[in-house]
Amino acid sequence: MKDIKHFLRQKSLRPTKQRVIIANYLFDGVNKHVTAETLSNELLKMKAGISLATIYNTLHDFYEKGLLKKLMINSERIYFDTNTEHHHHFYSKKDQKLIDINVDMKVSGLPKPPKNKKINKIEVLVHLDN
Amino acid sequence: MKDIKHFLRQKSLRPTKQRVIIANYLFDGVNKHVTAETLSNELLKMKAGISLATIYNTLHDFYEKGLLKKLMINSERIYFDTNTEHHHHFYSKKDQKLIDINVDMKVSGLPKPPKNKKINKIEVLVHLDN
DNA sequence: TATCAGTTTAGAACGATTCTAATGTATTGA
DNA sequence: TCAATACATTAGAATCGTTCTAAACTGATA
Ligand SMILES: [Mn+2]
Ligand SMILES: [Mn+2]
Ligand SMILES: [Zn+2]
Ligand SMILES: [Zn+2]
Repeated sequence: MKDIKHFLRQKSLRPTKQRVIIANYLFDGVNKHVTAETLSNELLKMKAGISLATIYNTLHDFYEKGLLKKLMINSERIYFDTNTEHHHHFYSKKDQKLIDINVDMKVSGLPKPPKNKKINKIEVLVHLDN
Repeated sequence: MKDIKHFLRQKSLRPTKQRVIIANYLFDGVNKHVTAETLSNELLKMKAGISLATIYNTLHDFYEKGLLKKLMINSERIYFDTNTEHHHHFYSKKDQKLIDINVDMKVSGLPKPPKNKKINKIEVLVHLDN
């Protein structure tokens, strides 16, 4: 609580009531993949009625400060990942769930990128069946 | 023209004027990545004023028949790929462009999938910088 | 404590996609 | 050949996740 406020201030984010609640939930030590909707549902469960606008604002503010990573997995919603290290994912479309792959994976046989283009990062998405 | 009609009939798709125009454009031998919007623009260039509703219907009909693959690259739009073989992509966010990677790539160091889950397919997306 | 920049919020706006229901057309079989 | 009909096209409305707006509120600072 006290240290979450400090943590937010360090990132030049005012520790408002809403941001403290959201940061406490997101950065509790367990990596999470949330959407605005799943986060809103979690907050409602813990009786924190925070408006959707604030949830979107806060996710983007945290993203801007490097506290979250954005994942573009499908065209239906944006996922935010509390694991900001470079890593890969298992994805179950059926469960709409992502699972981190933190081990080192190597992609071999990659062709040269097109002229004047540089590789930024390689993302591996492992689709699960069931 | 004649053989596109035949091609559509083989897939149980009535060769209507609009479907023939769209199929001729998409399956001209050059693999393409289109969105409803980019396809609409191309059709306008060739003076074919086909309604957006028909473009969406046709893309989905072709997808249902296995003539197109759907790519979920970002949360802004759905891409359809005329290359229906399993393959990977370079992606330039700046250009909003996809480039096929058709060579065999291998991903090593992949961990076991979670209990009761089976790997369906592995997708590698190589993000380009500029 | 007063000030004020930054924040929250409800609700409107937006944009990609899907739906609706009226109109049009490819197919077919008499 | 040509109606009958099943399927396709279309404009515009609806939907839904997300962003914007502008008014009310609040944390930081002096
Ligand atoms: Mn989730
Ligand atoms: Mn394209
Ligand atoms: Zn992750
Ligand atoms: Zn492709």
